[in-house]
Amino acid sequence: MSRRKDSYRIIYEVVRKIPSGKVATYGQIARLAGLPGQARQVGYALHYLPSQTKVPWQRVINSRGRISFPLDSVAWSMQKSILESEGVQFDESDSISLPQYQWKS
DNA sequence: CTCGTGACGGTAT
DNA sequence: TATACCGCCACGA
Repeated sequence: MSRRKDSYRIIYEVVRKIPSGKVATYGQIARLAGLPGQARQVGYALHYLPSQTKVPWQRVINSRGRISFPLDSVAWSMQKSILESEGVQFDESDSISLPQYQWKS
């Protein structure tokens, strides 16, 4: 239980640093949170967020530059619309282009 | 304690 | 590009 308190809290802090109009991948967040190779835990941490959170969970996407929800889900369309309202642009494949990542080599 | 699950990622085929 | 595997690990049954 305290395990969740420690690592999840750091994950939330890192996610909150992603500026509006930009996105980051689960893997990038994991590394910045000191949990390299544990991208799944980032997704798990976000899954546990309450609905009225200040953490910008919508700015976290997968390594393929796409939203990690089924294409036909409500969650998917909701995340996409929020990102678009923040200025994030999607291409015809519903993926986000490189320049919009805050951290990318 | 064991097992299945999952908002992931990298590599192989 | 698409699938299949495997590594990763907190959680809950």
